Amino acid sequence: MDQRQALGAFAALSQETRLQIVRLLVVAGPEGMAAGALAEKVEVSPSNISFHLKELEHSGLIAAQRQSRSIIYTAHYESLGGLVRFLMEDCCSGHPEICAPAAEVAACCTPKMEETLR
Amino acid sequence: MDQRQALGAFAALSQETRLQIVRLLVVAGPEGMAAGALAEKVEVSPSNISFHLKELEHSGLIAAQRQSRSIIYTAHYESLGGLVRFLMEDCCSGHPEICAPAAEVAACCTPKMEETLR
DNA sequence: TGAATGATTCAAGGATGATTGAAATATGGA
DNA sequence: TCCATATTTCAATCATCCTTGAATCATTCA
Repeated sequence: MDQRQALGAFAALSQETRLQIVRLLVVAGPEGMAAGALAEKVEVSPSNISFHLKELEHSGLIAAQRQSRSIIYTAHYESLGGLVRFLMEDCCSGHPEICAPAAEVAACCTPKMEETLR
Repeated sequence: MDQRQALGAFAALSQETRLQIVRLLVVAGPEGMAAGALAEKVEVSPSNISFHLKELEHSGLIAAQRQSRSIIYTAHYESLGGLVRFLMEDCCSGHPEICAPAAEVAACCTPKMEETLR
């Protein structure tokens, strides 16, 4: 993830509806969610969710694939991980004060680290 | 860092000039940089840098303090760390696929983790 | 006080982003 | 083929953000 992509990702996540969409898709996992289901959850019009989904897709944070009549959207884990990495490494130069809290979170969710730290 | 603050932080970082400012201030450390020095580095007008600095200050990512004639800006490490944490924990629900790359970065910059992982 | 320096504020503009509803596209089933 | 479903596209409007230059404020020093 380079600076250009990071700028686009930050812009994409700076809008409430879009942030909600990403959170829902991360929780939904690899199966993803259909545009209509997202629209219902987020409580916006089909037209509106389509606009924001296209915006997110263009930023690379989510991906789309047609499945019968529905279009299924999934979170693009690599990009999200890349954004976290960019923020810690490229933007913040790996400053311990900034990355320390991230290490705590990482320790709680990555199995390998649980072993070494607990 | 709650969602409202995160949205503001993402918006603040989605602009090239502002992202550059944050990067410069993180590298500058606790001593920070004066508005004029930042304007020179980033190559924008005093008026323009002032606009973006105010935007960043309002988002909580940087702080300002007058020192004689200059106004010194510093990166607010807590907020930046909070943003990384929000992205990993609140937004991405601690998904290993997303947090794993962050763990690598964290391992490289936090002294305690270097011992346990190398 | 008066001049110089460093920075902010203000107003005007142009550009970009968000929302809305109507129309269009694509798929699946009767 | 015809209809219903799922979603996107389009055009118009409104709001927000970015940029620019001139004017203003705060500080230091002669």
